[in-house]
Amino acid sequence: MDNQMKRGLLDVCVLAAIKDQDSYGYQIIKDMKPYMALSESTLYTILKRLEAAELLTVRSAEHGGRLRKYYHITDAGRRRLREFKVEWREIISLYQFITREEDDNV
Amino acid sequence: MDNQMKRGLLDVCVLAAIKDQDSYGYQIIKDMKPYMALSESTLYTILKRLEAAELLTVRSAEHGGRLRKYYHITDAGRRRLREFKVEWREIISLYQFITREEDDNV
DNA sequence: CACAATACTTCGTGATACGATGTATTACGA
DNA sequence: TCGTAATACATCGTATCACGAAGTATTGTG
Repeated sequence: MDNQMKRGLLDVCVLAAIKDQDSYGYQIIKDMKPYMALSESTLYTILKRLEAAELLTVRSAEHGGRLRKYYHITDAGRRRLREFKVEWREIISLYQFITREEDDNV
Repeated sequence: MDNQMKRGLLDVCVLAAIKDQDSYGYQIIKDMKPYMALSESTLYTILKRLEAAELLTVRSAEHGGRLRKYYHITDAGRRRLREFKVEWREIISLYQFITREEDDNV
């Protein structure tokens, strides 16, 4: 997918990836892979941004001797996902503007 | 609309705005306003980018003593619009990932 | 012991949207 | 006629951001 196209979707995507159960970096990347590839550096940037915006919380836990950071969506995070559905309507109207056919096939 | 969300759509939007007839900066902004607000500085940046990518050509013309730059979509520009429709499918699948309901309402 | 996979982190860079500001002309009301 | 808004394009600086590169550390696995 186009680099720019991803921008607005990335944050909500990550929120969506943890909305049903807490998850950690590596797992999130795996889960999102079929829909959108993203690098580790990108993901951790996003996670920090979402944490700063209080859309998720972090909890460190040991798993097999290795440290893992589990990310948990907050109420504000869920609200953000609902807001996205509203924004989506604007995107759709924009899509229709872009793909409208007038004298395209004349 | 969310700033980030617009990113990927902006370029194709501008192409879509001139696809049926040549247009100029001020007019493009007016045409797009109902769908997406964008500032002049943003538009001219985009127009230059699209010109560099040869997705449109520019032609200067005088209109009422004032200089106007008319932008004309190229074949490559139309191709870009068609490509967008394909990319859109990926966006839709991403949208479905984001808004999927699992144990959301439990 | 070497090497891949897991897991997280930091740094630097290039792309980009946009506000602010500037220039120049036309149109129009006071 | 004077000022102001609208039209039209341009430039600069800034903040945001995705990402590649590289690094640290641990757990398997051959």
